[in-house]
Amino acid sequence: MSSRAVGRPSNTAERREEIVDALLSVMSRTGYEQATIALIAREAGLAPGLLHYHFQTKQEILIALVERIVARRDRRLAARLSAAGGDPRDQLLAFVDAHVALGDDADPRTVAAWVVVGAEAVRQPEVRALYTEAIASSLARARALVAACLRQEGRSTRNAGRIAAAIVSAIEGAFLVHASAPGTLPDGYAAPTLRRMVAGLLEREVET
Amino acid sequence: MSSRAVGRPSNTAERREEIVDALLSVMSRTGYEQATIALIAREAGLAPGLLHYHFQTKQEILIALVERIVARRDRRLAARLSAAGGDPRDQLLAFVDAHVALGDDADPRTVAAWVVVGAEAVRQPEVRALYTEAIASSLARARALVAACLRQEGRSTRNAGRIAAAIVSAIEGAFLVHASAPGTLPDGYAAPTLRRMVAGLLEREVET
Amino acid sequence: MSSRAVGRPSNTAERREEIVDALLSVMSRTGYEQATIALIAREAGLAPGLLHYHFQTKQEILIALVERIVARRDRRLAARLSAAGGDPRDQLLAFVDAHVALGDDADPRTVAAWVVVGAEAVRQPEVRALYTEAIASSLARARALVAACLRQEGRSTRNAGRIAAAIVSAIEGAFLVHASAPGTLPDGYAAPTLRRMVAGLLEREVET
Amino acid sequence: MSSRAVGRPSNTAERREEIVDALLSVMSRTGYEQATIALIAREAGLAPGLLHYHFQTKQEILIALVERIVARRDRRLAARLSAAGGDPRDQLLAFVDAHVALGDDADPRTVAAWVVVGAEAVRQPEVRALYTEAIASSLARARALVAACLRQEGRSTRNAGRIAAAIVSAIEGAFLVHASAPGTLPDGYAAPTLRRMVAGLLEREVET
DNA sequence: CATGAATGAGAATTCATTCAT
DNA sequence: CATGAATGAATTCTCATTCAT
Repeated sequence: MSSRAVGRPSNTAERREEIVDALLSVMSRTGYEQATIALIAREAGLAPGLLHYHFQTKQEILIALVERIVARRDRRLAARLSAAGGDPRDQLLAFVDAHVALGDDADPRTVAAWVVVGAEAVRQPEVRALYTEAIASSLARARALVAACLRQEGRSTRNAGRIAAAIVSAIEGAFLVHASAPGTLPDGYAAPTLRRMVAGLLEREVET
Repeated sequence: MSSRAVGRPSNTAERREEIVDALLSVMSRTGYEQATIALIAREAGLAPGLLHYHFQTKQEILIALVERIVARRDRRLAARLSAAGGDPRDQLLAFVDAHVALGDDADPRTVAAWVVVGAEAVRQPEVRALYTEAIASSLARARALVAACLRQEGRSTRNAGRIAAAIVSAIEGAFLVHASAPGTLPDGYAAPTLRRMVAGLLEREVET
Repeated sequence: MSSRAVGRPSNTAERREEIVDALLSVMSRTGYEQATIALIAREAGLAPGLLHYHFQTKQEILIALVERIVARRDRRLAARLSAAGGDPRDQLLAFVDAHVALGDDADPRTVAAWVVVGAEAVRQPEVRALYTEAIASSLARARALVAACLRQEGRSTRNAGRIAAAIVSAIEGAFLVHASAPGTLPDGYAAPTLRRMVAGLLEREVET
Repeated sequence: MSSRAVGRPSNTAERREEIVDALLSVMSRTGYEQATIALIAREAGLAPGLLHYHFQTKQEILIALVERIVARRDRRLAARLSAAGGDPRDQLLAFVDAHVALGDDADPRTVAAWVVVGAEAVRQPEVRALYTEAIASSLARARALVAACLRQEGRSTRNAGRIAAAIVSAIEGAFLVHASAPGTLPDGYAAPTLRRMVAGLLEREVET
């Protein structure tokens, strides 16, 4: 494909990955603004100028990072869902597990970075668009799974959206608290409790 | 007592409030870093230098803001709890309502600012300390209320901590999603759904 | 003299002294630039605004301080000279003693402040004028005393100026080293050694 | 060895020298505080931001300047001592000459800057450490040379320290007066008079 | 592709001075 | 006289971005 006669084979793809990964690391410690090009470059073991060869702007690196986090989450989710079998309830629990796998490939750096991304979404429209899309996607997926559960039990799906919102809120909230108020959540809290929460939300109507 | 030397009366208290309020406004739009002293001053209608007369550093304004948000939350919570009567279940629902009163005195500015504070907690130890304390306080309070509910029903309080964690996570997560992915959560989602979530979490044990 | 009918008796004189003294203290710790009006005011126990009631500018306080240091030095010198009796050699030694009385009213603060004044003289013409006048006065006085010694011994006064310059240089240099490189000069160095230096300088011609 | 990635060759060493030299020039006119980054940059013909690329802080430039002045003084001293031959008295006179060579490579800028450094030593611990080390080094060297002279004459070296202190004080004091009260010292004062002073200090004991 | 110097537009912060009370 | 808030210019330092090599 490349018209390059001989020359050096392009290493742009890997370089971009390295740079995005360096931003992830630095950002999880310093936030986005304080993640300077110089710091990111040092973290990646590259010269500062090189970052602007591979990315036009610093924001572009952030965008790439957000896309990568989302893509990995989607990939992980797909894997778990396909492994969970056909039962709707199991599928929903797989959804939860895929998100709260804090010790899996979603390392602490990513959790902290994700929280920082959330704050950047407050002010950067481009980031907000991606973030919103990611949340909306999660919500839609959760809603479908919740609806399937309800249908299976012959119940109305009227509340599926709200229940999905509760689930996604709790997941995102757990990330936030984990990163911003470390040590406050009980150990091993996430998976079992969220699972129970899901179960509870699916119980028969409660007078509210 | 020192009747000599009256001089100019101090207005520091009000000025500080004005400045903190200006930070709240600006920060909810621009994040913390982009909330420059110049912008905050303009928002407050003050000269930039004056901000550093009333606060040593910009971070000090942020600290004051966090303290104010927390204090107001505590005050609102106390009011609702005392109005809720003695039934444990009602108390717990009052706890939820006090937090998700997004349209009440917890305006959208505050919600967005709180999310930004969470991200700053990732990197600023002083902010993290306050944020962590606030979350820990909420968790402790929720745990006590959950435990009371469980005891009333003659059940074990073993899971009170985890249930409280789910409740607080969902509340904080709702704030986050509300501010960072606006429009994704169903309208009027918060109160009724979280109430249902609470009810669900308190249901009899589910195999997890 | 005052046309003031009753009112408060003016305390300007004392206030000015207090302010000048506060500058002395602060400056000996922080240098001139870092001796802010706020710091000086705090040191004096006064409100910042009051300093500009008693002095037009900050530099004016510095000028007053320099004048005070010089005046006190002159007063001390006069006292010692008149106490020294009529012998020229004794007079010259009294001159040295009056300057190096580091433990007397020339406290460490004053020594450090004097060094700072010297550096300010490099850039502030007004200060330089005063500083130069003070040094020139010392040199002239020293020269006269040296000349008297030489004449008494029936020797030429041709070198009186150079000898005086050596004496004054050594005195000022001792201040400088004392303040800027504390601990390097031998204890109790000043008086006896400078006395010996004077004696040496007055010895019969040495081939140089 | 890493033959790959040549890139732009570093010119940091020369740039740093230029910047240090610019500080020397500006500081000798304006003092340290008024030697702003902008002024230094203009003097060096560089963009202000570049100074902070090559030095972390303004103080770091000052430190580099002090080190350079001291290093040059040491080099000049070594050269003169080795040229002076083995006679102790000649060595001591070479010591004096090396310091007071005000017209040689120790230009007026350096003399004024050195006085300003002395004042900064009053308040900046890092500067004080370097300044003190420089003075202590001079004192130690002078003491050794004085002691050699005394021993040669079969006399006690008991007063070597004090005599050295007088010599160093007079030298530093001459710099101070030269820069801060220009025109007061007799022309051509330094070398011959200090030489005579040394001679005088080495004379046989005088009752003090 | 890669390096690292260079730029310049802000950023927070400081501070002498003014002035309303 | 005294107080302390207010101003605004100046200062150091930061940092994304550009570009010569």
